[in-house]
Amino acid sequence: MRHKSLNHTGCPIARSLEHVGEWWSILILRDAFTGASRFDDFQTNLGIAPNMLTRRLKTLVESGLLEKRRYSDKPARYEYVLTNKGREFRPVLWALIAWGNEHFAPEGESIMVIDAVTGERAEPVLVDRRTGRLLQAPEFRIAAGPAASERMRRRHAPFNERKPGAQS
Amino acid sequence: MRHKSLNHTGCPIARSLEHVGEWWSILILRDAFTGASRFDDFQTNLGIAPNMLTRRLKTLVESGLLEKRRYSDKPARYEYVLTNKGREFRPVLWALIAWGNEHFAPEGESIMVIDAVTGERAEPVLVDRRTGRLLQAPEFRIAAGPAASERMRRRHAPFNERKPGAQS
DNA sequence: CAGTATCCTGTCCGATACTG
DNA sequence: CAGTATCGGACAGGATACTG
Repeated sequence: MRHKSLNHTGCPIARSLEHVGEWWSILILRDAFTGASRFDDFQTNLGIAPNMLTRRLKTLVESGLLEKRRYSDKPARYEYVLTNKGREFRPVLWALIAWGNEHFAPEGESIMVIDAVTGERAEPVLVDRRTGRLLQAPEFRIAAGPAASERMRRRHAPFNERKPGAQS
Repeated sequence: MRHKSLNHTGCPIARSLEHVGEWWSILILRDAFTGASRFDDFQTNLGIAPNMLTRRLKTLVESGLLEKRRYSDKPARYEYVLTNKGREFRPVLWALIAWGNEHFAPEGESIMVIDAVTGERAEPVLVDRRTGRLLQAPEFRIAAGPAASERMRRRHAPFNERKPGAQS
């Protein structure tokens, strides 16, 4: 959160939010995926105030999601490009698009994921990479992993039955 | 964002963030998925201040992600349960977990998605529901949909070649 | 073009105290 | 148990002016 940053150290969701939790961060990443890389790209695309853009770009660079790269020497100019870590945020973004389109688009879809060759609309769903099975409850659930805290372990039984009504 | 709520009306990501953009919102949803439903559940699990919890629950109910349901009459008691819209947020959450585990878990995974029956670890990936193909660039990309604004349409060609370097 | 420097407002959030 | 009420701090974000 803002100041305290409670020991959410246990949860990968909380930890992810430490890096992309601000509104602009995700929107900046979204733009980076569409090819934006320069300060001005982001600014005119997003309509963000320049000081905020500076701040958000800085935290994204510090988090290792963007890389600040010099692309000109005279004068010194920098661009911000997605790192590997940043690029792998794409599934989250696309899942968010799918969800938003499904539930918050009364007038139809404004942007969507399509096959780059055929142009056919894709319907993003989460599956297990190995088996290809649809990742949904109750077939799958959250469980405490090796590095779980005691508290986490208490909430997500490592592997045994859950209390009824609980759906991970 | 905070006050202005710029006309991000075009983008489903921005629109989604209007509803789950605050830190606590996502964390509350995460807890709701694990079975938390009462005020006290959320409060003790999250360590959130009661007034904030009230506010966040209220906005989540207003957004239609949680439903406030009376479960006792004398005295009046309410619980907060996921709606269908809220439940379908799960893929986003799980994608976020996968990403967080991959990139922000130096000491190993604290929580993870597993097969509820066998206990086997799942590896969440995004695919196209119909074809089962892995949803990644450059095979897939973002495109302007039917309800796209002119601005969106300019940025995401509805369906033709993109400028080189752009990866949706 | 790519930012930096100020100033300001809104509000997220925490802490605490109180109520039926 | 399930909140409401109030206070105060930190900071996200906006607006604007300025610089190499």
